Amino acid sequence: MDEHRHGEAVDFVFETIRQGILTGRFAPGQRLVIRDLAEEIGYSRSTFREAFRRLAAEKLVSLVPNRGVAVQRLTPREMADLFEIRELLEGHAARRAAERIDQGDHRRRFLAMWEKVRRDDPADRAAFIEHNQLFHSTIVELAGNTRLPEMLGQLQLPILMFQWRTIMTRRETETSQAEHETIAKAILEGRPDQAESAMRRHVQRAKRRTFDTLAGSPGSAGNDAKSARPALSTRRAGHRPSRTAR
Amino acid sequence: MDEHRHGEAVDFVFETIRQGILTGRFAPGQRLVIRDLAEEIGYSRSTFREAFRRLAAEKLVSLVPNRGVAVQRLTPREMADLFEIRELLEGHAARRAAERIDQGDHRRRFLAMWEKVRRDDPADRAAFIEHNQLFHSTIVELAGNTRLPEMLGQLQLPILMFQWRTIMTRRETETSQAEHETIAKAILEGRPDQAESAMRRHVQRAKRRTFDTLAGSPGSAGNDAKSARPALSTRRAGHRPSRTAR
DNA sequence: CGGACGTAAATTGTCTGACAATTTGAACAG
DNA sequence: CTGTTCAAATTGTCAGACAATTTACGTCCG
Repeated sequence: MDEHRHGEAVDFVFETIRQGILTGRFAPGQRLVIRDLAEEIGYSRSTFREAFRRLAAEKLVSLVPNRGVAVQRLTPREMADLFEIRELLEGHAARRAAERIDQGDHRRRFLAMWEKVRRDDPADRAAFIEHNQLFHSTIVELAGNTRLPEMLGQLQLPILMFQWRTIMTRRETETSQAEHETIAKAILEGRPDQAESAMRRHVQRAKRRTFDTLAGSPGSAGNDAKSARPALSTRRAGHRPSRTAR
Repeated sequence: MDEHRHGEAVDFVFETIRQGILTGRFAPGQRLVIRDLAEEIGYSRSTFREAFRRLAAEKLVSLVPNRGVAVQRLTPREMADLFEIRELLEGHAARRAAERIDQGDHRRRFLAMWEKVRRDDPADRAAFIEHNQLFHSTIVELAGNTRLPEMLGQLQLPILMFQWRTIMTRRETETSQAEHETIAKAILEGRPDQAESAMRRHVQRAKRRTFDTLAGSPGSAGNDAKSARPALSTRRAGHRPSRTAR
């Protein structure tokens, strides 16, 4: 199952760790010990070091010299900054998508996506997450800028890192759905200004919701002064506990 | 002189290669053979591989499995996309800087920068480049978003990769200087809308100038169809020529 | 002469094991 | 308790080995 072509080991490890972070298997702040991971997953330390260099460049982990690697942990301030940029970029994407809706097969593609997404059961969590992803990525693609998808990818992932535990209430998914409808309408009608401002409001609301959830949860809120530092502690005992349970 | 603390080798190599790319020692499309560079600069292949992983993540080089590393080469389309994002981000930065000019020591810092930059001799090339950098980075810092400086850093560098050969005429530096004045004024007067639109026009002009220069130069323009592919050729002869002349 | 083909060389990608530098944990002393 | 000392764990770097893969080049055939 772990058979890969020559030259793809680093990519496989990169993707494995990345998934581990996004799914919550590795928690923010958790230290990642290379030798143990190499042993567990089955690639050499060199391979892991290369993968970690890339993960660090994409801000998914922090890599401090002589202290190793830990899953990146964001302060509320940094989260707010990420949302600010995301609002800007996605707002722009919505504007461009509206401007270009009648080029090529854009309208067809957008409608195909929208048909899948529009009538969702607000109770079906998994479908909502997947469709939400599809909705946003389609708009970003239709904006026609080659770099926008990658940039937003790098912005959204650390945010999801916090949100994977966020439980949206039914009322919130309904609100979100309604906002999607406003955005979709503006794009299909080719109204850039409306599309941009609707998208910006949508992202602002997501930001507020995230911070509200964060403030209400016990583990993550209120820790600005002290707990921002000790990201690289959490040492294991002497011999060899299971650490992260496979 | 190449003495570094334990744990900084990769960073040193990263910075060395990066400088080599930005100063033009390594040309876009040029292949970088790890074994030779390791021998020449004096670190092991493992160290170089890690450095290249990071360089690839920051889009300064391309890293194709089993074909190695080459300095990143941008199509005109990709350049335009970069300028589009830069316009958006820097425009936003100017807006935020204007909004926040009366917070903390912002006005003092901005004026300190502006005093250095305002009365420049349009003929002094080196001073212009340095001051231009200072002008833009100061505004981005005053915007107060922690991620904005890094993101713009990653956007500007590949652009400079093309511009290092761009020679600005005296008339162009004067125009640029005048635009800086408009932006500075809007920021100091705390007018976000004016600051943003002035900055956007400034970036648009830089984009146009870059493309004009590109179209006029023999080496880089007009090559969309064929020369976009053979980025990884340029093989050296059998034994060992100097390759890139130290 | 030109192109398909095959072989040899060069290069890449990965792994292993070694070692020094550095940090960390814990025992110890005051 | 607080600071010091020491041993263990971990990191960072390196050299060398090897298979996989690409690339260069010479050969053969039309």
